Amino acid sequence: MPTKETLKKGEVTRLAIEDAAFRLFMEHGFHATSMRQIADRAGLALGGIYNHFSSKEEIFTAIIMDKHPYKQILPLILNAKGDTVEELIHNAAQAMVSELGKQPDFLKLMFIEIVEFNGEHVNLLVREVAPKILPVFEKLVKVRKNLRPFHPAILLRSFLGMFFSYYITEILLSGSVVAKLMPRNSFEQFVDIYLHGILKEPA
Amino acid sequence: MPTKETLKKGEVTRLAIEDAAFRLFMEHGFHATSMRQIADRAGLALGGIYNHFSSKEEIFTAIIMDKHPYKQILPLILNAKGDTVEELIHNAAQAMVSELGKQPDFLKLMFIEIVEFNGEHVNLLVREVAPKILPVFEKLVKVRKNLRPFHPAILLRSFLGMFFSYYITEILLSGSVVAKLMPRNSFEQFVDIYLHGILKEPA
DNA sequence: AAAATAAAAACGAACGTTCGTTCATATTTG
DNA sequence: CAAATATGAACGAACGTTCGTTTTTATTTT
Repeated sequence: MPTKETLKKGEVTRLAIEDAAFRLFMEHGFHATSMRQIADRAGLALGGIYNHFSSKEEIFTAIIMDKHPYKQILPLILNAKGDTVEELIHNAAQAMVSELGKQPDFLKLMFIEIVEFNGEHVNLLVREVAPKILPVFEKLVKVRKNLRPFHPAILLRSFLGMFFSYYITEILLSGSVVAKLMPRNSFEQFVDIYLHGILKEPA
Repeated sequence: MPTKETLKKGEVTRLAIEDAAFRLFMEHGFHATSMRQIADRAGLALGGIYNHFSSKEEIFTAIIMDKHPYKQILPLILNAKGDTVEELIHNAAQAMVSELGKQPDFLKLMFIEIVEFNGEHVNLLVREVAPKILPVFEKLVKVRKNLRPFHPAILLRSFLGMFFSYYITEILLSGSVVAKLMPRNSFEQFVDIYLHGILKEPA
């Protein structure tokens, strides 16, 4: 009986290891996760890991490459539709959030990179991705009339920042008084503030 | 010859340990930093640390409490003046940014918290600080007429998020194409977007 | 001032544990 | 029946912490 994707046995355990390691890294970070924990959760013996990965760090590298959702997210932003800027930004943010929602931990992966590896891979990643997204905001500035005259780089950066800001405050404020007061649709309101600001009157 | 602040010898080494640990944590994170490294950089023997701290984690906790600039920042926000909401937010943000500028590493401290401690220590901090800042935004909602009807918690969270967003993208995008395009007064524009949004027309 | 004394701090070897990795061996797979 | 994979004991290194001891500091007594 072959697997539904006809994976070899080795591929299956390799993915099991990756998945177990990914979840453990999310919980405790890289250095606080042991190979024994990974082996346990992946359901194989300690030594068995080394039939599939030559070191602990190689597992992390594989995760960075495989689990990072930018390949799914990038086309969503590039293809976002909308007659008005509101619709466009809203749809792009919506698509991005729903994709991030499937893998919300990817941001934490970035933080692990920053904290435990000084962001070596992230810089490379950004340098690869940024030139692809930037034109979207440049076009936005040119085409849309009701957009205030911000530099495209600022628009991109604050767009990305909106997600980081949302996610970080989500973690940091969880369990606090602020979190208890937080309305349900709080991300919607983040997008709203990004679009319209907190003030009633325009500048 | 007494020290300029007449500190006891013990206080001096305690601070030396804290400072050495702080810098090492910034470089490698918490778990990848060893007590021996801390002792070396602080210039004392391994065992000596335990005359001042009862565990490695206690050093981290002390750092969170001592190095966190909220003690300097909180009064700046509480005392921010302004006849309009624009002025008020602008002045508060300005004061906060200039204070954060003096200790930019504190954000990395927050990342270590998120990655290696799941925000345990920060929760305590937030629970202490939030009840003090929240009323500022509650009052803002009540008193100022030109404010859109957001929940105070949302206003606070997106206000804080503005800084995280600014600094994270600063770190992540540094050296990239985006950074080269970035205007000088980019933080000013973050505040601007927070206040007025990216659109010309109001909702 | 000087000497005596108790408290604080510094020291570094040693402890028990856990770490990542290796290895000889057994089992499963194609 | 070879090749791939699984096993868990074993290895040396490194970890956080403890301990008995020595040295330094601060205070009190001469």
